Amino acid sequence: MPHIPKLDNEQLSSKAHKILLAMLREGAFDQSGKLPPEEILAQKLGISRSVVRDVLAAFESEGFITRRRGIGTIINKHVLKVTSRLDLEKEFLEEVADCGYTPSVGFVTPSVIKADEEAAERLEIPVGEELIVVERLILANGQPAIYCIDHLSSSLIIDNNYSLNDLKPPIFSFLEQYCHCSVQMDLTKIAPYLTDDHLAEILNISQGTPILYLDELGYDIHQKPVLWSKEYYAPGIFEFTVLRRKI
Amino acid sequence: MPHIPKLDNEQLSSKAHKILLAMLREGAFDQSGKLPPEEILAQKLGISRSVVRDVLAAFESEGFITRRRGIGTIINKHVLKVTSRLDLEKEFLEEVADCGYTPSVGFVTPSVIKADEEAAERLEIPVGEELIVVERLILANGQPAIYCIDHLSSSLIIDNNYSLNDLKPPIFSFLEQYCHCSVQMDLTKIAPYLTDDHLAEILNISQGTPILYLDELGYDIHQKPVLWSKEYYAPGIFEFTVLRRKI
DNA sequence: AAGTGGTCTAGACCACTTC
DNA sequence: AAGTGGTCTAGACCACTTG
Repeated sequence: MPHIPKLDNEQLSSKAHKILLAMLREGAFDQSGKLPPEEILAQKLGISRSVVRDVLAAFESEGFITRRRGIGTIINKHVLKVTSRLDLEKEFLEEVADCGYTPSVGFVTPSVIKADEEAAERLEIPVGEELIVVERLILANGQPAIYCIDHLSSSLIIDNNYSLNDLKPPIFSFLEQYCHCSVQMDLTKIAPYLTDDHLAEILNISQGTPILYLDELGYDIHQKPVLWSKEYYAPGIFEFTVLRRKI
Repeated sequence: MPHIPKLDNEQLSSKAHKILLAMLREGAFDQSGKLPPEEILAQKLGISRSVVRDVLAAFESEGFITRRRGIGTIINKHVLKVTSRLDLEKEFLEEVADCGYTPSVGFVTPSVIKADEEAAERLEIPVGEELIVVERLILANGQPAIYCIDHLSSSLIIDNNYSLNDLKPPIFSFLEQYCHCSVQMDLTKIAPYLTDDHLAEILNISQGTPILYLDELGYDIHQKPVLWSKEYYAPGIFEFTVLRRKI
């Protein structure tokens, strides 16, 4: 069994989480394919079994391990290996980088419009309300990868002291800084899409190519939809993997 | 606050889970949008706070609630509302039914072939090994909805006492009964697909229609890939929603 | 029979949010 | 200050898997 370091006193569970996750990723337990028993982990880490179980519960909910009574804590090596999971939120630039490309931004075009019926319905605001719309092109190794259109209601803005430049970083920063709200969860609808003229030009692909379209609605802690994004992904750059589990 | 029943002695946490989930689904807490405090839930249900917390942790990992220190346990009503989530495994017939259609089976065509390079690589078996392949068409309200091609290695079969008829029910049943293994988790790759001649005929749609293609690899508890499925979804029948969270 | 994770209790104290 | 969920302990017993 590999060496497991003892922890000092500072957020025991968080430290245990980091240490064990790092060890999982490094393949420290590859030989057995299992984590040591909870009792042993508790001893080695110098914490109680409950804390160990909390940490393992977190890993399990992320799909990294499976626990079975009488068997042990099995490491889901195939899940650990996946770099890009659709069921986990990631910022575009991070996503591009994690997939092995150099990320950059092609263009960012903010504008202000009135909400049409669709936008009003999705964002639960009145038709005609002022919307901030940001069109954005993300590049991977200099090639167009993601074309994204963010929509957020102007009424969310608490601090009006912003410029259009503040819309250039990831939209989540803007939401936090000027709207004092954050997207804690989002529901994304996936659909296939036949590339049209406009998109073909933006993504530099042939018209008629089938691509993935994601319709993403982000909610804050109060269950209010605060960000609606339409995203078009150029083909051949990402793999879209989802971990599916029985509940 | 709504009435919360007290439990007798029989799998306390499991009963608490069922009761609270039913109440969540019925909208018993819609007025506040929150669950009562953990301490109160523990009292009302007649169980300790730890058990309550275990149940809430399960709900949280399914995305149904969000817990915030100092605020409370927020109910994610938009998540509870979603009938079909791609990040949760469901059998085809159940999926069709949950989306409001009457499910039926168009055809089931089992066959035995030798593994080609792709199948061998995905299922981690030698090229040329015997494979059971089942082609299946699922109907929704009598219309073609899902065309699925299951692949599993013959070497998994422990009990050879089966007939082709045993391949007609969901393939998971066959795996459990004759291979003594079950898919505990799967990784699914999503891609857009341009309907070709063959698929157009099967799904009764126009050639050139963009549809969703899912490449699903199911693993057993030993991390062995046991089931590889290719699935083609007719357009306009399902919505593919994924809950995305930060971890 | 031995070893594993699962359930459960009773309590203490901490960190964050709201008033 | 009061109320919320988060962390943590120390222990008991149960249910399942394996030899």
